[in-house]
Amino acid sequence: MPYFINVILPIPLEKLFTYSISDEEAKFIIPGMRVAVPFGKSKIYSALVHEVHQNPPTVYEAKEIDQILDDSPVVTSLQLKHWFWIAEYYMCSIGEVFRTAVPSAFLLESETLILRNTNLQVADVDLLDDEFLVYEALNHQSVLRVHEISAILDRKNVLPVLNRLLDKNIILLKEEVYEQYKPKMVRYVRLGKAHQSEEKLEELLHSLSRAPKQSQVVLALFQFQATSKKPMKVAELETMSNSSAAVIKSLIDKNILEEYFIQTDRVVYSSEEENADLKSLNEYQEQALFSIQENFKANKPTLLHGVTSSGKTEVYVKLIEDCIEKNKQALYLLPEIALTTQLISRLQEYFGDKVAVYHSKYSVHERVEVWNNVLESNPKAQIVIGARSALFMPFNNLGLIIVDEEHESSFKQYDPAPRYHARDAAIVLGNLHKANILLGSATPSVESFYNVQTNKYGYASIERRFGNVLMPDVELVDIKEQTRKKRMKGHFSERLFEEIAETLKNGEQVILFQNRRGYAPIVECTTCGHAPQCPNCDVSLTYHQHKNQLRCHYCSYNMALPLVCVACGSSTLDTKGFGTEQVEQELQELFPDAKVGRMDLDTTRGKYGYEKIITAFEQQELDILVGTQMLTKGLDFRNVSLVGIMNADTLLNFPDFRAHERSFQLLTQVAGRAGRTQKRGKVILQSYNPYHQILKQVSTGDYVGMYSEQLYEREQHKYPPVNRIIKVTFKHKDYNKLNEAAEWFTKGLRNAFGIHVLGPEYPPVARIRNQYLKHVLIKIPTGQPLNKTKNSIKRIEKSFNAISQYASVRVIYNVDYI
DNA sequence: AGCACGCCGACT
DNA sequence: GTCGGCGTGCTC
Repeated sequence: MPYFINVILPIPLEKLFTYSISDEEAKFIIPGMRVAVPFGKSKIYSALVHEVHQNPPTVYEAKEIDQILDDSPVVTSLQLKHWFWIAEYYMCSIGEVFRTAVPSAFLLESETLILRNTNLQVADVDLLDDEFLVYEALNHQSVLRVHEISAILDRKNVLPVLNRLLDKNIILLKEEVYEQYKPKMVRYVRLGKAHQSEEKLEELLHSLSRAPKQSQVVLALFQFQATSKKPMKVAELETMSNSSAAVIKSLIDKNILEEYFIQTDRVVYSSEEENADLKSLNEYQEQALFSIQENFKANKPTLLHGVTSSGKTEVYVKLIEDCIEKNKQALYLLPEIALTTQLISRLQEYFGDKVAVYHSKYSVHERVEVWNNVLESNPKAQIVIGARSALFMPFNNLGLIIVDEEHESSFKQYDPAPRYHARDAAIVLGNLHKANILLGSATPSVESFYNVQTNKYGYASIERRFGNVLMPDVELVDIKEQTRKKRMKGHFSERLFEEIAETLKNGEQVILFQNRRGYAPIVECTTCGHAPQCPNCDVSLTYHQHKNQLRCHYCSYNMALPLVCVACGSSTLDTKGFGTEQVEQELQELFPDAKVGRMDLDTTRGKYGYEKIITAFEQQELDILVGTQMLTKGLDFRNVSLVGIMNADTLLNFPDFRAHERSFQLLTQVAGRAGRTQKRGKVILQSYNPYHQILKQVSTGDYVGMYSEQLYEREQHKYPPVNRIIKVTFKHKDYNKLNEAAEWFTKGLRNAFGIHVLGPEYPPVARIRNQYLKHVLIKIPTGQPLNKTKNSIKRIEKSFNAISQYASVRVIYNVDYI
């Protein structure tokens, strides 16, 4: 009986695919291993084995696999279970989950190589011009790649040419498969066997008397080996003996030195002070810890609600400590943006090299190493800190999951599928492992607090800041009135200006928050009212002063700032609104002596961009830091006593049912950056509408008030947490086709769900990268089975796709849309 | 998702 | 006349 495997391919297809394998292979292959398989006419993919069986497919002949890629499974069965849950719940294919879950180095790529057929002699006359060019190139270079041929012929589609050459037997094609991951090898040297004793060394040095550089190297190496058993890196020897690579190479060539390689970890931690003692918890932290542990005993996910700067991290550390004492793995999830060296180094102080970090700024190679360490339950990765994707690690013994800053919307993946919420997926993962789950936040999401109220989650709180530091004093400033009275200096009210001046005088630092980057979001001609728009998206271009550019924040389109209005030619261009760049500039004018830094997407690009700015601010090289919401997460600056919020209104006026909740969270978090040491911090909150309920709740720290009010609203309008929502997005470049298709689909949804369907509606930005968008929102009452609902939606989609005009309209599901 | 095949406009 | 645009359908 022949053997077959069902595999998961990293592509957005619902189905698993079946390949045939030999008996030998069948003995070896276990689910969770990767195999390379041919797919379609010319592609090779890495696929993940899901099942080995003996049921031959009936309607097609299974292809054979290309090769087996692993000696043992790289994915556990528990992981697969979790991934299937994600695919089902978030309405995407298992292949899409596979693709995002594993380090990209696990997914190999294949590339077509073009070789010359050496068995054949051709007369050049047989060839067309472009065929001849390729033939000529192959005479110089034996192997060519498709893109190289594109370059030679200066056109995109080279396949016809290649096919003709193939027919004429002039070229051969070969599929090259390569694994992206290669272990890092470090080159070491030792003295050759023949030269290791002291007498032999004398002889050797004598023979090298006319090569002083070389004998210097030998001597240095000999001295090192006499005192240390450690191997010697070539690079180290070079610096130590003050010589060059060439000198060492000639010694190796002469067999005086022997080179060898050792596989090395890419990820190394420089732990200066290991295992620092845990600060003892204060009574409030102790109490919180106690109630968390009580809830864990009852197997309840627990919400830790601790005000900003209350010392939640110490409680986490205590729980992690308990977890690793039981020899179990711990996972600590954070929003991407909060993964600063600040927190990581704090945890490394406590746990040394047991801590592994996993997030997108790590290279593909580093990620593979962390993955393997987790898979092997290596103590080096017993604690994993990471952004949402760390959830996909191959844990086999997970004891604790912490989701810090639980309310953060960046835990929900927005763009490529799977559009999963890491907090919710973490709870499912925790249940699979029977692990304890702790959600932490100073401003819990309405969802999580609702789950506490309905007794699904346990609850613990810390209401005092660490060291009994007072909560900052929040002062609301009415900038409408100030503008009327002409008391504003640019975008600074008198109060904010005074406070900044006072703070700087005291040698303390200031944080200013403006949730918009660039200089101004709109450039407008005051003569004709024309504002330059993005050619690809339905948005105005944002003015970035420092490059004197207009940029689109959706598609990165950019152009130089025109000198005159492109519509009417007059030179009366003016800006509307303001972003961080403008705040920075005004500050320079108002406080010429202060050093001002800016932190937003534009200044934190690159692997260390973020760290650089934070370190500069920490070490007080900067007096004032201006930034977007990046400032809010997990940063701890000792010397900041003033926080200014330039304008709270843009947040509050966001057209979304979560706008108020989000404003409360963001403003509270920013305010929390003020006064983290003994002195009480000050927050100046500027707004056109200072009597807004949310702003009042921020200023008094009234979380429960905010929660009850928001819950009431959500109950009235049937939004989460009392209902579930699925957002369906339609996307197409043809405006009319999109409208028709969206209407058709929505009609189907209305038939099934009646009044619980909203839309279709254009989003605020109705076209992005030349694709028009339309949204439909489906509200699903609690109690209505989710599976049935999703199946109905899928059924509607099926008949939708059967209509050929609509098939090209992309349908995107976002379950629990945030 | 890729990537082939297949059918119509604007250029060598 | 071809080249190449993209619309459509399939991949074990």
